[in-house]
Amino acid sequence: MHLTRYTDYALRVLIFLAVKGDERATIHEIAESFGVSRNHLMKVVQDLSHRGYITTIRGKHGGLLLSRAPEEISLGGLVRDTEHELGLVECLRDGNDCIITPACRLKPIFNEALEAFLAVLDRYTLADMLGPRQPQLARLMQIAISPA
Amino acid sequence: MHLTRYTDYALRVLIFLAVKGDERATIHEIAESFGVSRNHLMKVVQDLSHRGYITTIRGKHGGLLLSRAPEEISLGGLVRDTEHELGLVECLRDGNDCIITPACRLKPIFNEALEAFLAVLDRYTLADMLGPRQPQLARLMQIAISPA
DNA sequence: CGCTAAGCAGTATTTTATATACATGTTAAA
DNA sequence: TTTAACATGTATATAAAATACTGCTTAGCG
Ligand code: SF4
Ligand code: SF4
Repeated sequence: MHLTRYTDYALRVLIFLAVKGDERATIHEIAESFGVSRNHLMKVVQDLSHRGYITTIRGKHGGLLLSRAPEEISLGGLVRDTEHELGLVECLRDGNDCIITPACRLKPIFNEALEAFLAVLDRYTLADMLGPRQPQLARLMQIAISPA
Repeated sequence: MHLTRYTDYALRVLIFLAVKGDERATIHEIAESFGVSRNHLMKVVQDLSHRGYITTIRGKHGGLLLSRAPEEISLGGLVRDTEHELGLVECLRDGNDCIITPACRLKPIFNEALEAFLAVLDRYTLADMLGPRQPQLARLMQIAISPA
């Protein structure tokens, strides 16, 4: 059972932007910092932009900014938004041909478990990712802390 | 976020055996019934056997039997046993090189969510898969109900 | 005793999902 | 009008999972 990197990258972008605060960050910069594919990250960013998590600014000196306060960004919501395929087993996905589907009691149980999983994430926001460790995060991400 | 078919197949095998009750079932028979790979199922079966869920009998007229009562088989335990990779994100798996790992607060949160997920499954057993729908399951699996 | 039907074990291939790369376009500041 | 950024679509590569293949072992039956 894995979350996709796509979802984790979305979280990394949000953490990066939260640490950067008011300053714009570029996709290039974030990709470099984490050592991941710039192109892939660009898709994540577009998704986050379309869903209203971040604001993108084109053109020279463009970049990205959070469009909501970190306290307003729920982890559960983000995972629901970015982890496209939350169907844990075959019968919850397209093209199911498990023969016992009509009588199987597992399906609702897995859904219940998934809800419990997401409910935990719903209790946290992006703000919880920062806290006292924000300076350490900034250092790890090689963000020069702006004198604000 | 997916469970592997491997895990789901393990559940299907256990359900099949539970419905069959005292009668032996062969891997061939189960694979046919679900329309899945006999070879893959064989690996699942061996795993279940090594872990003490089922008893295998070789030779002519051999087959499989549950080695514990359905009430004794916890879904949570089974998923922990068969879903080998429960590391949801990169930093929980081998070969992690996410740079913010030392300061990231997501890791414990994902673990907490995973625990909540499994805790739900821990509340159910194989016996809960049967109940009043057992005859329907038997029909769907094309098990001739033994007059027993 | 030897045939046959079952599970056992290891390896190789195929398929699928995911991630990455590439190519080209658009925007806006300098 | 150049340049640094995001936007979009497609193609390729990688990795995980599922499936297939090959040969072996066990045990009942005649
Ligand atoms: S119906 Fe039951 S056995 Fe079939 S795929 Fe869904 S959960 Fe698995
Ligand atoms: S450390 Fe945080 S960002 Fe990095 S892989 Fe783990 S959860 Fe994701």
